[in-house]
Amino acid sequence: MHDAISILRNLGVQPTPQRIAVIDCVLHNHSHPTAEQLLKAARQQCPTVSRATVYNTLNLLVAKGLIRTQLLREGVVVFDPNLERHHHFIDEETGEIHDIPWEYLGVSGGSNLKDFHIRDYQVILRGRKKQE
Amino acid sequence: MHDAISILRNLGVQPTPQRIAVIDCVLHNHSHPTAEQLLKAARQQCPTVSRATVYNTLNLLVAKGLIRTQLLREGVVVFDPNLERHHHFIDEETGEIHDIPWEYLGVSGGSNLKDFHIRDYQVILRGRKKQE
DNA sequence: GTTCGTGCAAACGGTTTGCAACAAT
DNA sequence: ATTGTTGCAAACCGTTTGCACGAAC
Repeated sequence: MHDAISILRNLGVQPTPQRIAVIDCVLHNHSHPTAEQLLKAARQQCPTVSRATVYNTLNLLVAKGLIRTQLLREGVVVFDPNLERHHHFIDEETGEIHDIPWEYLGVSGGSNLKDFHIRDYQVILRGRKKQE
Repeated sequence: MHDAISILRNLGVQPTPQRIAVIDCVLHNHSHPTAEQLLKAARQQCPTVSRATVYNTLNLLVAKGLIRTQLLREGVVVFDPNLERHHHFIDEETGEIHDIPWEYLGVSGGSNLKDFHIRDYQVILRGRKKQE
């Protein structure tokens, strides 16, 4: 049910090697990759993938709600296979983006926003990741 | 000290009509405009402004810390003259972006993020603005 | 043989850069 | 004369679209 072939069948499109490669890459990549990075990764698995197919497949997955795009880098769309609510930390030196579990942070004060109907929210943190 | 001419003198560049128009427009615009919107607005005041001058002037202001860019819309840079810490609400129907005062929201749980040195953060809310 | 999917290349929109003309000193 | 600034056009980058070829049914 979770493998690329089943996913593609469920979407009603043919499980071609190109699409399987794109799906394998994006579903297991939690580093918030760009389309270009996913093209490069997918070509390791299936060298004949074209840019158009990468974009088509990613946009299909987004439209069907299997992945999300996130506003985390200027001028590029980054893709996120993590559908659970979570926050993000952006390392200002490396540009790396880390998921922060939802329970780690609490946001209060929504009652101050009577004029707004809030459907969703997230915290975006910036700074440096400490070396461990 | 706050007028466009003084600002440009302080930046060490000549206060040309084109730059004055761009600065007037961006400093008084709290609707998170794009460069294209600012070009249009600046041309009302100085019809001979070119796109290049808009981008040059905006980038100069960003480099000097007089305005900021924000990651709030896909594929476009939006500019924000509000240098105080604040949060943002994005109306998912209209695309309008509203500033939320810093004190309206509280974020707790930073102690859960021992691996990160947090320099800044903000909450991004999404939903619909209620008609008043 | 009709449909679906592909890779390629061209087009597109936002941004940056190169450059020749021009204004300021 | 030298320097700084301009508008225009071309280049650029990420993304989308058009299209003819090829594979699947």
